Amino acid sequence: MPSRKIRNTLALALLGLLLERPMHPYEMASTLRERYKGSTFKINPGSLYDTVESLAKHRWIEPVETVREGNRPERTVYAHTELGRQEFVAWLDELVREPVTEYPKFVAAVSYLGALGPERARDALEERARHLAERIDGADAALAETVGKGAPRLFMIEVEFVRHAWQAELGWARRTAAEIRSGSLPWPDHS
Amino acid sequence: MPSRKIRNTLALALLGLLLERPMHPYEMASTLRERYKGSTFKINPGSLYDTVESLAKHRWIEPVETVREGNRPERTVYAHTELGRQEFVAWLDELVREPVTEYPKFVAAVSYLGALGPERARDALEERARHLAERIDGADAALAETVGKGAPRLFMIEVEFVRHAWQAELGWARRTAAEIRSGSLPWPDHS
DNA sequence: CACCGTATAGTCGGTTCCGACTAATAGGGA
DNA sequence: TCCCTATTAGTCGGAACCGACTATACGGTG
Repeated sequence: MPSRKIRNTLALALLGLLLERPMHPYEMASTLRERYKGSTFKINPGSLYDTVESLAKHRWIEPVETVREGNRPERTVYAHTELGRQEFVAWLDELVREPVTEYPKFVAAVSYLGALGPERARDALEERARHLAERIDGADAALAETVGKGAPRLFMIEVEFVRHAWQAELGWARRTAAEIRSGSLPWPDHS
Repeated sequence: MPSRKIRNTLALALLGLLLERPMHPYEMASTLRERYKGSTFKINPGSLYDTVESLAKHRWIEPVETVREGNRPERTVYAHTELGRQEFVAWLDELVREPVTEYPKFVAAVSYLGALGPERARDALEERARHLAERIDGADAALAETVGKGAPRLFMIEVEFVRHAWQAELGWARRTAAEIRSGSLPWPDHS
């Protein structure tokens, strides 16, 4: 029973937008891109239209009008349905309550870290740490800017979370690199 | 240039196994399941055979023999190629060095946390925290068991990493729930 | 020794996802 | 005015992914 019909989080994003006001697909995409700058949601023209269609098929959203400007093809404007609003909240609730197992690429790589050999592994981890530090600086800048504009913190809460996760990863990478260097993480023979 | 032909991390896992010794697809899957208990790599029969085929197409692995036992269908045993070994290490190196942006479901959900309202959001975060605590206990048990068997730490290094990440997420969830409760995370009007 | 659950081994059709490509218009400079 | 680029808006075919389903062998048990 926990398997909803739609699992793609882009659908969650689109539905969330339509709860604010009706839009046509392209507008949803550009609004998301502006708000989240490409992180948080992966927006790809192909997936966008597929997802909108899927949402419409399940009656979570529905077309409210098709407008035509000049010679451009018609744009279909969608709005959420009452069912859509309910599903949105229920889905959100579930996503927060139950951690789902995901498969980040870095975890896969770490599981074969041995194959890099100690020196190269240490070096690679240190490089990762530098990249992470940059991203954290970027997040801090974004957060500071938002606060500066007087926007509520809740508006950027996912950036706070991601920053926190990066900070943790940075700590792990640095500590592990140090352990490799000091020899406290022993390296078994590797072919 | 950073776009390798194969991106699926299951391919990384399979290649890693074949560096140890030749195997047929089903054996790769069961070995992975045994070692990682379903986390780290997502193993699905469909993807498995697709991925093996794709690896073979790119000459990272190649069939070395087809054996038949009884009336069962032939099993094709694969081994890595020299190209495969090189690509494996290069890919691994890259995965460790460069953090790639991924799109975890929880981040998507957090970005719409406002829509749950403060009480429900706090409650959901607290429930998540409990689930995370259980998973951390599970990881600790797995780590303790491995250490007990005298296996090298490096063998479970990805579990250490995941545990660390969960711990960080747990901290964030608890802290955020507390901030909602105390009012230090103000909740703007939500429709 | 017939029955049944479990392990072995894999197939196949459908859905989802992706990103290169198309095409029209608006705006700005030479 | 003409051209160039950026923005708007979306299409389409292929690649990846998924999981229900098939089918055989094997080890116990009543």
